[in-house]
Amino acid sequence: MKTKLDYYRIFYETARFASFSTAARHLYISQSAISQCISQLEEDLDTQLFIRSRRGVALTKEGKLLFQKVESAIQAIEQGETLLARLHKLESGSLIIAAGDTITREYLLPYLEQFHKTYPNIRIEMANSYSHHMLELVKEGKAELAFVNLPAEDDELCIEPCHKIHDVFVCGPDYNAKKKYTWEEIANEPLILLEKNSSSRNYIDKNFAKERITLNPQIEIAAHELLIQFASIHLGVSCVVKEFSKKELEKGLIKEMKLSPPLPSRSIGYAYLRHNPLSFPAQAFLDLIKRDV
Amino acid sequence: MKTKLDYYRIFYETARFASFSTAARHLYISQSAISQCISQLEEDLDTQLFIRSRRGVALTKEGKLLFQKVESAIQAIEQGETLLARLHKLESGSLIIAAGDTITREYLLPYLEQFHKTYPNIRIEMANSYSHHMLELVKEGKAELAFVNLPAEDDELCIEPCHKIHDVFVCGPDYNAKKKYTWEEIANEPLILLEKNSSSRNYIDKNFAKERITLNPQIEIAAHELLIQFASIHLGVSCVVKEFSKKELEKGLIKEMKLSPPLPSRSIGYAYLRHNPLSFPAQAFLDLIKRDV
DNA sequence: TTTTCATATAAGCTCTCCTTATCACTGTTG
DNA sequence: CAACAGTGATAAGGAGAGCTTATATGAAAA
Repeated sequence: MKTKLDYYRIFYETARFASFSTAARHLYISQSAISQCISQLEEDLDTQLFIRSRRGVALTKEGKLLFQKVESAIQAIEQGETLLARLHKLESGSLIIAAGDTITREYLLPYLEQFHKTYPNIRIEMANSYSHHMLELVKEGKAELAFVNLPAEDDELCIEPCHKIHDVFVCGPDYNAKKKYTWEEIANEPLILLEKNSSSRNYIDKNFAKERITLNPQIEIAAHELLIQFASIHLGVSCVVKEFSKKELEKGLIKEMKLSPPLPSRSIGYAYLRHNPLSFPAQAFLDLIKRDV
Repeated sequence: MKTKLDYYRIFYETARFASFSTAARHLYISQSAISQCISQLEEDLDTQLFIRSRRGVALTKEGKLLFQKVESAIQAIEQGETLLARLHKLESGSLIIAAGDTITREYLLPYLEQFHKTYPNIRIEMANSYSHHMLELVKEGKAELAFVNLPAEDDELCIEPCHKIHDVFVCGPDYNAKKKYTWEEIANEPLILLEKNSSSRNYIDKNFAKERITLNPQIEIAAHELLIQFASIHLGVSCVVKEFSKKELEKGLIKEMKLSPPLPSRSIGYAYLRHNPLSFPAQAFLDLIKRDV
């Protein structure tokens, strides 16, 4: 390609208006500019493009052929610009979020709902996987945002906390619970805990390990919601996230056991690639999240 | 569209090379120019297009979407330019020629053959119609060149003679022909002439009319070749174009009758729209014709 | 004729876009 | 480990492409 692309836009408009003067008015430049530009283009392409007459200009045979191509080129560019504008206004686009079941259901759901209501044309996809895999998904570009239990660390990622949560021990309503438990005491209760590969379980284990206590749960399960249900039917004492068990606590299906000192609070956080700018949808979603932080 | 199209070519190349520096080298401009251009483009579109890193750049999500569009735009332009180049080299294109049967067969045929041999990729189409209609076809844009019997006149057309022809009276080989005929004498022979709507017939009639002679042919037919055949079997005296009857005259199927003074010569000519530039194929075809003029 | 509406051309200026030079950073290499 | 080679960003300044205005030219309409 030898010729300036900008000439083609002028060529395009001129052909459409079949007149140098009209095109000039429309493009807010002088007729002279058009005339010079077309002459230049004709010279560059070594081809006469327009037939000049008194009532304007008409494309030559060669001009018509060129016009077809230029037209589709210009339209492609216009499509591109329109697309970006729409993305910008969040009228289209997509967003892939990686998050575990529990976080999705207990924390993200209302945000997802609101986001969809606000930007109905953004396609949201959830990438559900194992807690530790989430960050990988982001690093591989398979998800743009991940919501995970903190702490988590990664050089390539920006990880920010967005929601503080508290792990508490709960039991069924009829459970004969003392007023206050020490860590040793609670460790001796019949425990129902999450499986070892979960980050919540790791967190609890680590904290107890600092006190040189090893937890030996009677039951290990995978889902947070089962912890609550098992506790409520007196299968034992569960360690659950207080914020995720609000409803059941209020209804009295389970009751919180006082632990002294309580487990330190931890956070849910979001992660994204440090060096990649966030897409508009991702930005918008995080804005929603941040309003509540 | 607000943005300079030229930026998009730089964007395109930069995206392809995934590097400002490499693209710069390839485009024979400075790396700085690319950097500025992309910054400008990003500002104009209000969208980050590239993720800068130490080992080059990568398109953002939005950049990728834009790239798809830009790519097809640039390819369209390239197609257009290639197309023109091919037309220019006469590697493609088409040409519609209007000409009557006789002129096509007796005059154009060798040129058509040679043209096709020289430019095998140009599609030639013949528009065959009534002698007077030819010029209309050109004016309507349905044919680009017309070959007609002169004289012919039209403000919109450029009409040039390209082949001189001579009308002669011929008779069968056994016909008892005197040495020399006056116009009155020939008019009294049993004439076989073309039909009245043909320009050849008009030409003969007009010339005789100048001498106040009206021709009353015994037979009127439409095709030039039949004139020869009818004369050769002694149905009468035909008026034919000498140049188109060369073979039969040489073979002695017919013989020329001396007319004194002879009918003035006339020409075949070509016609094209005065204000339209000729397409490359038409130009090339005429060049072939003109070599022999 | 004269007027009017096209495009073409001339001359000059403006401002875009490119250049050079330099910085800042990182990963590589002697 | 320091110097280098490669990345992109930034500053400043200059060249010239591409615009402007003004005028010429030509054909059709009045």
